[in-house]
Amino acid sequence: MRLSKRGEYGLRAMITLAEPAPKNDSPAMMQIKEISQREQISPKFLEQILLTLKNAGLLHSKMGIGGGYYLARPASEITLGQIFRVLDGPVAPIKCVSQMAYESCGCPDEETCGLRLVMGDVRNAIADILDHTSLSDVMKRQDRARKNLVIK
Amino acid sequence: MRLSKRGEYGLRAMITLAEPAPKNDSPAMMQIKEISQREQISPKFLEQILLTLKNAGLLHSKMGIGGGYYLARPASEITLGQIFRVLDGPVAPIKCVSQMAYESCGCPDEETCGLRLVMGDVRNAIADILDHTSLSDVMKRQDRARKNLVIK
DNA sequence: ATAAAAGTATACTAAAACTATAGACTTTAT
DNA sequence: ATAAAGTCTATAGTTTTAGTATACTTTTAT
Repeated sequence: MRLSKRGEYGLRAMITLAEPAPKNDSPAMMQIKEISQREQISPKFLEQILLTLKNAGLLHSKMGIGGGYYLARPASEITLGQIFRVLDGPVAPIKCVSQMAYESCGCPDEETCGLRLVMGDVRNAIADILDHTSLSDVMKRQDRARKNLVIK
Repeated sequence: MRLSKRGEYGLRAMITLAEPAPKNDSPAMMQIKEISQREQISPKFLEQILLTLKNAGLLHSKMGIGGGYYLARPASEITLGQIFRVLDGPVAPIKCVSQMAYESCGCPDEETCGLRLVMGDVRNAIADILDHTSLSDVMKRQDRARKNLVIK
């Protein structure tokens, strides 16, 4: 059940972009180079990923000197599920339970196929988390985790 | 988050083997050929998969005429999680949240990494389902689904 | 106007993983 | 002895992944 590097890097980049700029509170505009250094990602590979995310409408960009990428919508309106699906495709472990990209898996009777019933649960469990976690939820969890560390 | 063919076929085969033989109620001993025909799987590929499952201790086999494979333990004591891990490896979407095969994912601080926190939830959700669903649970769900169809 | 910064777009490649096939060997019931 | 079954290992073909390379285009500071 592995997340691809493409998916991992894309999620990391989006989370990085959701972190407010140090001075003002608006979401940061950042350059590929900056993100790639911070997250240790090959800049050219990251470029592709950000472009894909841009074409999917999750990022906007500004060209030229002083340009960069920034979130297309507020962090609270972008979910990890949206990002994941753009980069790694459907969430479902098996095609016959996919909402996005259903395809028969060839079992004699889908309605009573035990594997399908269980994998449907798995799909729903994953989608529940990913579709109900926005980038701003991730920010909140990070903050909470940081505070816990301080208290300890 | 795709299940590999190897994993899919292995799970299907185990579910098939958990179905009680038509006459008596003990778990069936079945031959590769029989399973491969019923589930439409290349017999040679299935052979490898069953062998892997056997070496992992989930199946036993009998060689020679009248031989075949059968479950190593009662269906209630074999979970889908066990089968999955043998064939497809760890359940975790990202190495740094794996219980089986932990490895650092290289983020500066794992304790406060937002991606890691969320993916930990995903891992737990998947593992919860797979580790708490035994082959006999699958049988029960199939039966229930069949009854529902009849009622309709 | 122009040069430099930055994004856009495709094509390509090396390596790994996945799916499947082949063939020689071992065991067992009859 | 032999045929039916599983065992084991190698390998071939395909697909996916991760990353590079290259050649644009757009924007903006000067």
